Amino acid sequence: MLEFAVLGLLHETPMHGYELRKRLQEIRAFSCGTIYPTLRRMRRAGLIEEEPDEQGAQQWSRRARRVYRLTGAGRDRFVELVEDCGPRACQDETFDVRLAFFARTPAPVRMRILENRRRRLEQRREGQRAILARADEQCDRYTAQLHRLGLDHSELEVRWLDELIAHERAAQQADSK
Amino acid sequence: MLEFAVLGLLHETPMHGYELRKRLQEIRAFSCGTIYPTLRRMRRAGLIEEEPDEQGAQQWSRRARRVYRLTGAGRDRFVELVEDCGPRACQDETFDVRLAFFARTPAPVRMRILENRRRRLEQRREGQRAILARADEQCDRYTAQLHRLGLDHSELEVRWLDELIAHERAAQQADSK
DNA sequence: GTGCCGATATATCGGGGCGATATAATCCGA
DNA sequence: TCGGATTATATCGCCCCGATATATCGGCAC
Repeated sequence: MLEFAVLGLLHETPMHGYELRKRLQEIRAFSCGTIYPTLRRMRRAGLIEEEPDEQGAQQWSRRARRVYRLTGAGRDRFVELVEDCGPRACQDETFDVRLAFFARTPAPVRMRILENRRRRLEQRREGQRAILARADEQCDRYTAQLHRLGLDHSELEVRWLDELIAHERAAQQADSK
Repeated sequence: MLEFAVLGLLHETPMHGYELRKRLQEIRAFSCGTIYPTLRRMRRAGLIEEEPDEQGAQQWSRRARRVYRLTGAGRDRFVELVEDCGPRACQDETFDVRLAFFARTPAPVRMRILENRRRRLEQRREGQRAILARADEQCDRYTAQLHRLGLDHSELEVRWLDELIAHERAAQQADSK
């Protein structure tokens, strides 16, 4: 999913590794031990190209920086990934990155991702309710409290999703008129 | 931290890999691609020993199972780890495993872990508040909502921690009388 | 002026953990 | 009696993290 995030950021404008890292941290705190290898992998896969910093000819070329830009294949790959609304798109680790690029995701895909996410969370919530019901008898206080926290987290996110979905539906209806 | 969880479970009673897996899933969903290699590593490190299932001589020895039990070194290691209340003990990935064995954690260590966890969460919360303040102007709706969800999660957990800490303090005072 | 700190910038390494998959044996119901 | 679920162990490639190494530059203090 780091690949998706890089694709999305470079889709806006080319930039070098360090700037990429800073922008990525607004989305999720990827470590640099992840970013640079991924950048290389993507370069080898032909999704991005790199070139020495052109405007670095000016006084502030601190060090040899490389500017990364999307290739045509990279652009295609982003479009392909942004339209995926399968099970992967609503996993915990993926969902937040997907949401960060929702503005460039087609509305029907947005809707399906939100609904799939909701379904998944609902299942988890039911599982946690079942566990909690048993936990109050079987487990020690701490474990029971831990389960309660998990359930509260799930319920919070379901409510949050419902708000988003409602807003999304309203926007769809406004569009279709 | 899987190591810690395994140590904690085997501290109660010896058991074989599959039972270990089931018990672990009540704590956190470790994958089997993690568990068996860890078990081997721990065996090589002398923390656990394995032997063919003794009572498997009965009719239901489905397959060659190995029963794992703690060695003396393993017992020592658990005691050592259970008393750690440094920064590692209050990280996201670690904290829930630590809490699962709180009943066998000394009360002063419990208290420090809870307080360190609270401090860490408070910092995150402040960071998220700052981001959210900027996000409402700069980001699109979706990103801003994502940040709000993150903040809500943090605030939920801080409140939850405060409850636990208050309960812990009350228990301590009751003990010291 | 110089000497150090912090930010900029790129890169590697070891290791933990995940998900998929392989492989078997045994149990149970159709 | 056949097949699917459960019990049971193991391996593979991959993603990602955190620590660490290595430079360069700007700016501040002394």
